[in-house]
Amino acid sequence: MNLVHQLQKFDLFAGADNIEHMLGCLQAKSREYAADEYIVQPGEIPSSIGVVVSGTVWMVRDDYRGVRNILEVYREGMVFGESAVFRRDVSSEIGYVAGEKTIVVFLAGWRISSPCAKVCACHQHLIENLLTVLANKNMGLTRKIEHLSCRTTREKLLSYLNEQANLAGTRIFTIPFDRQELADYLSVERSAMSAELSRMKKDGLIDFDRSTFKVNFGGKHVH
Amino acid sequence: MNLVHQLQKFDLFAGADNIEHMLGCLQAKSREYAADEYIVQPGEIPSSIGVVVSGTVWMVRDDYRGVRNILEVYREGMVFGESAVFRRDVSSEIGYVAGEKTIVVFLAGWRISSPCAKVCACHQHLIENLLTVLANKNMGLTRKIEHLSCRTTREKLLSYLNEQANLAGTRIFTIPFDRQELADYLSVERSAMSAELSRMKKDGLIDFDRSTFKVNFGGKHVH
DNA sequence: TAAAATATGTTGGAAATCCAACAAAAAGAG
DNA sequence: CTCTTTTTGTTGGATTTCCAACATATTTTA
Repeated sequence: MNLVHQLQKFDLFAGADNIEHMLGCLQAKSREYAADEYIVQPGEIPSSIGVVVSGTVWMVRDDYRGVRNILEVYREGMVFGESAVFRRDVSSEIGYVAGEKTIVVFLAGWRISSPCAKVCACHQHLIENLLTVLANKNMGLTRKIEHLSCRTTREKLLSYLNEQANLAGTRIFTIPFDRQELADYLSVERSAMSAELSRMKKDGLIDFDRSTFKVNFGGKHVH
Repeated sequence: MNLVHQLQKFDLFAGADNIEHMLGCLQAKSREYAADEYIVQPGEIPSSIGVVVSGTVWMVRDDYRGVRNILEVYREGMVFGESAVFRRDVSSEIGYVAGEKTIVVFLAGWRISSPCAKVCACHQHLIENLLTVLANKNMGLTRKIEHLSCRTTREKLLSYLNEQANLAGTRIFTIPFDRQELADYLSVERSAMSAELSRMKKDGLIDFDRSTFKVNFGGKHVH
């Protein structure tokens, strides 16, 4: 596993000419996690930002009843935990969990606001890249809010599947969740969701087999 | 109204020594909007990012039935519409609406990724600030997702009111919504929410008069 | 102030979700 | 292959939300 080789594909390091130096500068540390292993325990405040090298990271909040909500999903090249770097993180019982076997690189020593002189040249570039990454993340969060703000399970599913179809660019695609995880992501009950999926299939709206779906509706956006 | 004077209070312009020059450089244009006026029509792709100088801006998505969802709220100093600057905005029928009499400054000509030589010095600073602004925005979105992922109206309300109490630093505080708007924000039905609020008051959990609330529950985080 | 318009609260039936328990199908282990 | 475990689908009753209609309270306008 050549870490540098993998990192240079990511938006965060786009245009970086000396990644190895940067990694040293940022006190980079990589670690591998097993599926379902906590990367950051709920409530724990991460001391550095994480970059997903491979695998999947979930931002989760487990209910007081143990009901899990998957707040967001981070994949290859995405950044998580960066908000802690920018002061007061009033966040609640949020944790980060590996959704599968996952490798994460942690970057500490950001010191973005430090005096100009001390900031090494590569930082500037990285900061611009981080901006793009954050903006994309923002869009992802906003889309998730769109899904959640749908009032019925069917609408939530349509909103989500439509997004996935658009991302894939095809009407046939595979989602990165099993049923329980999809329910956790959409904040609905699994069995009720399964029932709704069946009804939607019967209505000819969608077709599916396990995690592979086919949508039969609208060109771009369906409510 | 001295625009420069107001802008220099914002995080986005923190440490900027020549705001007037920057405004020219960024082709800044300010405009005032009346309450409920569209700033960006649904579906329209904003060509520049907006900074809220005063008032309130809502990111909204109106249902095909006309049911409005307030996806996010932007106040003084906050930035909106920046995602469009970073290429493909797959966004759907999202619009921006003035929640009250509101002044917005639009900044175009970002060209963040442009060749280093062309980027004037002030840009660099601004970019770092934008990073902070985006990270904060991210936190806001995440919190909203936390509210929406609650399964019952009561839990949604507790989650939201708890956040507001924490932000205010007191147990007595005024929320920036009337009932209909709060319902739109939490994606629930207004009258049902009113009923739930009454029940919560009866149960001694909260007290309220119009938009002023008093919460009687836990120190920091309540589910 | 009176009238109109808006905002908030209340109620009951229709619709949707949750929940628990179970059935069926698929995947994994020995 | 068989048995076990996990995942997915189905069903019915309890709970919750939605929805429409209306009552009350507050604000605005004339």
